[in-house]
Amino acid sequence: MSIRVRFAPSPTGALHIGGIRTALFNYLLAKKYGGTFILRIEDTDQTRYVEGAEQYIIDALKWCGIAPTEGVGFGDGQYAPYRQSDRFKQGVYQKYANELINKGLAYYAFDTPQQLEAMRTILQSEGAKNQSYSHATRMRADLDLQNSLRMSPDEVQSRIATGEPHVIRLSIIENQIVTLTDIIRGEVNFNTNELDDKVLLKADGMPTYHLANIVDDYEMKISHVIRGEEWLPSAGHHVLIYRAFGWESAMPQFAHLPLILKPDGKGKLSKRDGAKFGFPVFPLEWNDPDPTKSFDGFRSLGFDPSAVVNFLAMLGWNPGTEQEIFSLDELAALFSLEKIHKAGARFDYDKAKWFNQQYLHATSNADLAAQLHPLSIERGYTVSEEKLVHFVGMMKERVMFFNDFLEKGYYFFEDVKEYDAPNVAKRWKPETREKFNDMLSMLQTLDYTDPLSMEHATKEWINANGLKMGEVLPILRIALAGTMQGPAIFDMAAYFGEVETLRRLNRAFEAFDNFGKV
RNA sequence: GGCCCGUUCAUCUAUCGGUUAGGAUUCAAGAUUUUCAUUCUUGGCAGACGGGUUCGAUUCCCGUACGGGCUACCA
Repeated sequence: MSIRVRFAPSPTGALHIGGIRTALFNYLLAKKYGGTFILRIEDTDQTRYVEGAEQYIIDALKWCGIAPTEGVGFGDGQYAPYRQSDRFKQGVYQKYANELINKGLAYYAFDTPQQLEAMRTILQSEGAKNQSYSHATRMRADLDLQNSLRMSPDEVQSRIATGEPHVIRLSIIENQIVTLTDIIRGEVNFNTNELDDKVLLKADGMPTYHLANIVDDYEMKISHVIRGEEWLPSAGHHVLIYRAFGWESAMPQFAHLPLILKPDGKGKLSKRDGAKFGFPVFPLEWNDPDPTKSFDGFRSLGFDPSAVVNFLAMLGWNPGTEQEIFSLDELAALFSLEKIHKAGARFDYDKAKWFNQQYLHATSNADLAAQLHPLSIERGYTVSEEKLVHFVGMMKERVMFFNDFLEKGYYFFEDVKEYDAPNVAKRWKPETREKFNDMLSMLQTLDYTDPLSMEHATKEWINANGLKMGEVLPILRIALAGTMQGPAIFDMAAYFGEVETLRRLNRAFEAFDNFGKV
């Protein structure tokens, strides 16, 4: 049997990383077995449609390197269209809903929202276990539900003919056990008495998730449904819908993924948690006309997409070895649904950062320099790629994100903006000032292609002049970089060369002299 | 409330009845770097609880507790 999977998000806003992980697991299964991975857009709720969300989903999957083999934005395959609103226009869902009506497995319901509310109020006052539209309630005369089961065929026809708003509900049979075998969780049982008569077709004619999802999975010959655990409670309904259509033998296998939880474990990760906890929960940035609705993504923060994917893959799955760093190909080769964890996994931003650092360190200096070059030009720096390789070599171990290179290392390309005054003040004394002038002339005698010999010579000079390392070296560092942090002093000097190094020292010493005079 | 799912260090996890319960992240200490970071070494930290089954349970079963999800004409 060929593997056919789908990722079926709803374009209601930016896709967060939980969605990305679901897509990733689908991708990995398809990739492992040479199967098909479809992107299907489930835009059946017109009230929640968000402009740009579909494109965001497409861009996010591309950025992560887990592009589907076909689907919206990725080319039409055998079973296109892959957007449910387009399929709706073809009459796909109406046809199947009517089929169930004709089989007597679904019925029309004309109840208004107010009438449904009244029903719930009554049931609540009775102390009923649940207040749902179901086998137990749909026929009750005292509830006066407006469904076709309680009407003559003529009345039903006339109500429909006059355009009275109505839905189609699945008629669920009484007191049966429905069993679903989930790849991750094993057997899950539901008693149909607990299941409500789900709406299949809404009053606006659009299908609900339950109908559209199953119809499409069937028509697209999906072999495995890999989705979030939030769908497990309605999986019983889904089995019943397959059964109603007579498709049970073609029913896909299910794998309900554990949820990604908030860092504090209280609830599933949500879109607002990024702002709340101070870390990204989206792959890509989102620029909203309303700036308060805009946010950063892993991409805009400088994460390597491979690191993000690696991190997400390890949230709820691992191959059982002690290896943690995997390429996408390795993940695909090792992946199996059976090894997915049952329990939800908390989002751990520290671990995400660690993964990113691992990827950054593993990227060659030449590659990093090549990526940095256009950005440095953008900033107005005139620096060759060759020079950037040298720069990257010094800074690589000191940055967490790609974006940090030019942020933390800006002083390699322009003058120091601000000197670390407190640390200068501790060491910049009238009695040493003269010595520093001597040092300047000593520094003109050094070989700037050889940092090690420069260091030796300078240290020798320090000793010969009766100074301490701690009095001199930090001054040099701050003069070159402005800060106490950064690469080795003589590596920086070698990068700058003699002329620029001395220029910086002179400029800095002058500034240091003026520190107290403000 | 009802239904469904879950529960190994603070966090992500390994263990498919017999282990000094392993690794990673975070944290702490030390070494290196007279900066910072990297790297290395060391340390601390776990089977929710109560019953069974068994020669033997983290592992299997039941219960309790706790956590999560669902409970819409949203997905």
